[in-house]
Amino acid sequence: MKRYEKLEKDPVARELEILELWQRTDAFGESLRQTENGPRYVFYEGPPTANGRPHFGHLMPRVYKDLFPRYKTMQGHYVVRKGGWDTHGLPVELEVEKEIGVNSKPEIESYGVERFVQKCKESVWRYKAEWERLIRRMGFWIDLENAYVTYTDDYIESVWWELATMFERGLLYQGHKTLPYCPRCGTGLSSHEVAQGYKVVEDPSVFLRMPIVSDAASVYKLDGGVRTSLLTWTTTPWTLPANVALAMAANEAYVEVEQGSERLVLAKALMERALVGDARIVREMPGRDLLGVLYEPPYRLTSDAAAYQVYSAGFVNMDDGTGIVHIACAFGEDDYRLGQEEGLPFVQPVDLGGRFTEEFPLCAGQFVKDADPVVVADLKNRGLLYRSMPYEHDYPFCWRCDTPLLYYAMDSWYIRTTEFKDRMIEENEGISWYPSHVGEGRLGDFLENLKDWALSRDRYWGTPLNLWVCEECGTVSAVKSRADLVARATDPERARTVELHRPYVDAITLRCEACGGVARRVRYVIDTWFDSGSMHTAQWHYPFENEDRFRDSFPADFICEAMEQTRGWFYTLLATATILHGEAPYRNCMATGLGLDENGLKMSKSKGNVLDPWTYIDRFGADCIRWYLFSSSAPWKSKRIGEAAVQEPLYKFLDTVRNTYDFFALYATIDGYDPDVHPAREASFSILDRWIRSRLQTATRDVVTALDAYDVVSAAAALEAFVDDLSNWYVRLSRRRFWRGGMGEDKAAAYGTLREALLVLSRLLAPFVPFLAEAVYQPLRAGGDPESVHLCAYPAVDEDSVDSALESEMQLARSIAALGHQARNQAQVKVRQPLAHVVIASPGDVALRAEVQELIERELNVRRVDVVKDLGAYLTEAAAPNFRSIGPRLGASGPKAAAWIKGQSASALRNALATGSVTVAIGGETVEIRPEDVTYTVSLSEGYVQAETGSDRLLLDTRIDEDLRRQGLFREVVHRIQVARKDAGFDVTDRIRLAYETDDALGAILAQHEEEIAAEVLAVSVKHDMKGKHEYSQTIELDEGRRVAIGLTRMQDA
RNA sequence: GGGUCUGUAGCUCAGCUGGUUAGAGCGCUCGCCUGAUAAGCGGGAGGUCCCUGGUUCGAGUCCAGGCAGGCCCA
Repeated sequence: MKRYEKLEKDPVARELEILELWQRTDAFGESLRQTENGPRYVFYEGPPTANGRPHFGHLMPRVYKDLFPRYKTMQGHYVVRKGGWDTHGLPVELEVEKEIGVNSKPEIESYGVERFVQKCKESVWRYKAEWERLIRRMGFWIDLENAYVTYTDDYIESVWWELATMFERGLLYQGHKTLPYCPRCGTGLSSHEVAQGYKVVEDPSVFLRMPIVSDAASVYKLDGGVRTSLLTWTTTPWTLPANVALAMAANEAYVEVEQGSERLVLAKALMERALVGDARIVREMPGRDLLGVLYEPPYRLTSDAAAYQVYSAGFVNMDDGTGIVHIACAFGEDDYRLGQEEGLPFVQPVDLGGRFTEEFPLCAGQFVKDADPVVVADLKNRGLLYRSMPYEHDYPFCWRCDTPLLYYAMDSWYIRTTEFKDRMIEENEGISWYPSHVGEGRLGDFLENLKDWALSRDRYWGTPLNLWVCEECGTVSAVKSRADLVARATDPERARTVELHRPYVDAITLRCEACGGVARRVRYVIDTWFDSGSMHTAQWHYPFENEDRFRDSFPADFICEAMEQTRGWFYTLLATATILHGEAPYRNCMATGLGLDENGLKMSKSKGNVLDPWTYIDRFGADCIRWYLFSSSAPWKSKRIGEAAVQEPLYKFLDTVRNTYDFFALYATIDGYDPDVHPAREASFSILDRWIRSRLQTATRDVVTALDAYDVVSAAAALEAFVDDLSNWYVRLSRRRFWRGGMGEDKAAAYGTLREALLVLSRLLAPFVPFLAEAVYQPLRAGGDPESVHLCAYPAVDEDSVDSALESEMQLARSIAALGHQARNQAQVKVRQPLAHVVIASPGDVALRAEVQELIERELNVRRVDVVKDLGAYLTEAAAPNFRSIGPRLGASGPKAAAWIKGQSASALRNALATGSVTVAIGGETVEIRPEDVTYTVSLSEGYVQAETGSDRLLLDTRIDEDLRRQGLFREVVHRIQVARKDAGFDVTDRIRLAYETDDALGAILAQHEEEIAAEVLAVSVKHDMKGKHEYSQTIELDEGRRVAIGLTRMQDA
């Protein structure tokens, strides 16, 4: 005989068992093997860095990254899920710096680059085990054994191939990148680091004169023979020696003002704030008129003809200063770009230590910030200083050593991504984004303002930039593979085995193909984002091997990561693929929101509010967290991670599924139910069976439709609705079918239906909550079924089995039941008390078939249900006099008329007055009754109460006659005995001996129903006195002071 | 400063192309039901739908301008 065990109640224990099952049977591996010949569905793993501990936020994209591959696998697709690890980059270096106690490049050099790099390599695996444990425990099926690792020589070789390809196509070039630079540490800082170190400081703010020396090339002409200067402004006086130009806004209004013996030019909008004392406006002109004006700079460090004149620039604003911006290409990003566009000279009188060089003798050797007062004093002496004052603003400092950062134009290699801007925009339009605004807005906007990609980093731990420069002739060439390196190396043997990292690869020199000289590698490594952005190609070590695998898995059908990857991984994948393969590397891209703490703040290390995922996994289980994330709100919405919220799905949804199964298991075991021995016959399906079978189809349709549109919340909502229907309607109303003895046709139909519903449900749930789905599936599966629910086919809708008429009838029945309970509640009549009659008025054309009406009768415990279009028959309309109208007109006759109106039947009177007034004789008087003299009130017929919602109304007949009263009493007693059984701790199936004693009247009623009572409470014998011993006894108090003493004794097992 | 999202009950969120009295879940409270359930059902309390204008017969919904918060980028 088949036994169905109840499921383990503790979700954590249950999930651990399932994990073991999967491991034992290699379920994941099997799911791949069995789909190997199916159509591909390509997924790319965005690689995490394992040098940090995983936190709750990391789970958010991962649940979707698991859901869709599982779903597609069950639909027969072959979904390769190669894991990946991102391993290079500055964050890793910083961790190691902290560990070994250094914090600058010179210190790293003296520590030894080789030792340092080895430390980095170890560091990236620090939390690998943690990550793997988490991924496995959450039921995320991904191939970690064959994960790609960005630091391997194979991966680097593929990246080299990409870079060399770009180089050969002329897409790599050398330029300057302006970045916040720490002169003490000798390194540029990432924006993330800069953000940590802003402080409010006071700097000198100076306004100074740049005398105009020539108007030959401009529309503007000098006038009056007075000294005329352009007024400019800066908060970094030390950059003035590097001045090479001034920039103005072409379309803004500028004025020339006279003040004392001189004239000054500045923006009209800033006049008030910039000038001191009275000034007379001489003339006004747009900025464009001044373009080409030559001026005398404070320090003339170049003789370049392009220098020291006025240019137009879009970044000039009217917020502060004078609207005339001092340009030093070496010390500002905008400045540098303008310099590139206009061909300005690059004046750089400051060394990498932040000290002035001999190029600027006044301050040579001095740290730039210390030079500020020297420069200001010098300008003052020479009469160039118009005004100087302290200025408070935010300025970045090095977060490590507190040195003020300098914006410094550093040598850098770039990828000419701007050349592919239009292609990328076009490709982006072909990608389906979830949500759409990430693609259209966030990334779209970024692409519109695309800049070239600054690729190189002057660091140690990263993919080395594969460019070698000849020491003799300066020829630059790119190495495109290990073989290429060996072929061109001066020491081929060494090149064959050298690790492709600094410092090892730096030692490899090449023979210059142009001149035969010695070529050395540039010192840079590349931006780590290029590593991960290359995974579409490098994960397969393409083009050196796996050509077929690469072709089969490009582009991806689906990727998903956190929102902040938009300009990170989402962009770098798009950029590299568009350049190299001419196509976007993914078709559907989902961005997830942030994990917030209970106060709605972003989780971050610095705030100390990061949540360890294990705190919830170990209490509520993986499925609970998964379902919480799927069902609570759209993927891209930020989620507050609070205990109550995360826990909710456990009892609300998952336990409902478990209990529905447990219900089945309880009775199926009692009855020895076996689907093979007790097949369900379609002809025996009850209305409930047919209904839930139809719901199974519509739920499947809803889930599949939603998932195909990547709409996870709707899919989850459809499943929740189905589980509610199954548990709280199908099972609830079907309970009596399972209680009956034996195994009749109807019972077999009920078992068959419930079993099938649970099996289909387990498959529907499998991608969402893989553990619970498996737990439900395992005990139910038949001999020929797959070993795991995850090896089953995902349900497909069978439209022919949908009975929408029945579904909407049942919908109505459920709302009628709700109304009925409401009416009973209002009338204070318990459901246990049978009532005679309920009337429903529904404007819809839904006619309830007899079987559905029966369900309602049972649910509401009424003898008869009537569905009518019009409730008229149950309403009493009464006519009432309207004294406002009668009083003034009839005076003393009023009361008589009123009495007469009250005496009339409302409908007769309404008919009589339909065409106008009537004249009647009342006690010898003739009185005119007008329509407005009568008001009509509608009231329910005696004994009825009403409940309504929206368009439906329900009337409940609350009159209880003697027969109903007896029925109610009997049911009450049965109920009390059942409660007593439970209190006594008896098992559901225990047979008992029942004894009771009560007054004569009640005794007579009970005697009448004795057989029913015995059947209901599983009594094999009934005694009418309390003599003898009872295992459990109690006195029941009923209404009106009636009492029944009962005694229960269990029968020994036969 | 630019882009973008969000603002609805104590909390978490629904409210489709504008259409009666703004909903659900959790929590609170009163009652019911219970031979599966940590469940279910019903009643109640709880809302200036962030603010201000505008369009419209009608605005939580559309438009404009603010305010607040978040994120990405400067």
